[in-house]
Amino acid sequence: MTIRTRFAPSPTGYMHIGNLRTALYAYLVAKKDPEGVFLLRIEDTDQGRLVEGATDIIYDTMKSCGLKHDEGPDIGGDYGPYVQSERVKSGLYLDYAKRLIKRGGAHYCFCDQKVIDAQREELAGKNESFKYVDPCRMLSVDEAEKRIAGGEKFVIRQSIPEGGTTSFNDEVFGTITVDNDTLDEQILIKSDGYPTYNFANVIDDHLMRITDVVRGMEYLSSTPKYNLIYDAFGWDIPRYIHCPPVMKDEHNKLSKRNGDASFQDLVAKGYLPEAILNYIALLGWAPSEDREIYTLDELVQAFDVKRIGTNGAIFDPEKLTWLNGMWLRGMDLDSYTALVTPYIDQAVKGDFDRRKIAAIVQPRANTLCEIPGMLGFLDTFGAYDTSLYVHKKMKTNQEVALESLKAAYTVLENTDDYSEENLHTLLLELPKKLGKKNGQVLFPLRLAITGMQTTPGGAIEIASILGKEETLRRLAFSISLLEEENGTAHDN
RNA sequence: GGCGCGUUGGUGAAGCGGCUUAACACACCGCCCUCUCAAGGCGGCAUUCACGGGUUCGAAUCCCGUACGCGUCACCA
Repeated sequence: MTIRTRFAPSPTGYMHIGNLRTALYAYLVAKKDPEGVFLLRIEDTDQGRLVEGATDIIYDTMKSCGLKHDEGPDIGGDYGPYVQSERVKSGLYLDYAKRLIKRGGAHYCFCDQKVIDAQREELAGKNESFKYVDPCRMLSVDEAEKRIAGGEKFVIRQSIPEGGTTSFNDEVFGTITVDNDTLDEQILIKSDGYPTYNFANVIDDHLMRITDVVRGMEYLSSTPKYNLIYDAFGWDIPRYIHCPPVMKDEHNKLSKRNGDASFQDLVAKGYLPEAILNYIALLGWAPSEDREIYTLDELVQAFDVKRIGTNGAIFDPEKLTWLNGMWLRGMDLDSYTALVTPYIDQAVKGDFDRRKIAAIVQPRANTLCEIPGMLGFLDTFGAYDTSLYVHKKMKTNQEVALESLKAAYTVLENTDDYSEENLHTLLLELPKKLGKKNGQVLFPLRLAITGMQTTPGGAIEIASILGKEETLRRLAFSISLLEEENGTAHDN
């Protein structure tokens, strides 16, 4: 049978990481089957919680991640509409609820919410467990319908069998059994005529021929209730794949309320969608091979529901950062340059070769946003503390530096070819000639043309970026800086 | 409180009764490479799998209990 999965978010805000991971797993489960279908359904039955623009965020996020759905509100499909509020209009849920009543799986209820709430609170105060025993269950359908005809407000509640147990199998948690007595008679149709999530979900999953239900494990406890509904209708029960939560720390899930990063926040911070997806795939799932870098397509191949873990995984920004760096480093230089140029431009106004700049930055940047901060020295150069020339490991100090710089100046003045290759051959001859170590020449040179203790790239790469004129200008400045100090020292 | 689920290092995790004196990766710490910083290479980092019992010749792996954590018990999804 063709696998069909769905991602069914409610448009109540932004896309958080846990949500996105659920979408990813649902996608992977479907695409594992070459014929598999992954669909998007918008669950907006809570009219009070709708947030403007939230559906667009869902579309945008899925699109930038490459989680392409085969059916959905925007592209249609054979089982639409794919927005629940539109489905409500056809009266579909109410019809099914009535059918369920006929089959004994549900009943009308006229109880006052306030009365139930009061009861609940009272018992909560005594620390006793609450289970509402609905007197309306005893009402006959005829009687109930008469009251409805008389204009009375009503809801439809699920009827739970007395006694007995309900079991179900979950692909990741195994078989779970609960006593029916612990299940409450939840509302299926609200007094505004809308279905609750719990009901709409079952009806839609069935009508949309969903074979594998992928969702967060917070639904584990209500799954038996869903199965009772499936059974009452005589429908096939889907395969369940409940995923453990993505945590912020030991005790809290990632959530917007805590101000935790959303997918878009992470993108804004300079993470690649591919890397984010790759990382969250690894939160709660482990490949069978010893490997961590996966494209979406590779994940489809490698994914196996059996290897989803059972305990919540803490989101580790440090590891994401590392993984993002791996993705960045793995790119070919041309695509990398294209990607990174806007970030280079943030820090560099000068007319320097962006490709060369990209090349020195690529092995060093783990996120795009740290790039501008690395490049300030290209546009800015001025006086600096000459004590920077003292470097024990490089065996340099101001005097060694001055000697090296003067020699380097001559070499750099007498060539017009500032390609890295040429500078490399020329400048590496120098230490030999002077009887010095490479570091005694190149370290001071790098410092002399940047004025910075650390820079991405070395003297050769940077001189090549700066070009002849700017390199010589800075070098001359540094030489005079050192000479001046020497002079002062002698005067004393 | 009832019910359900979970517990391998700072983090993600492998492990499914003997091959484990517990893989791999992030982080951390060393060393190497090296013109700085990175990247890269190499090595170190849990005598131990929440705790207590039990089963077994043998347990991180199976069973029971305890503790702790999470989830759920909404006219939210």
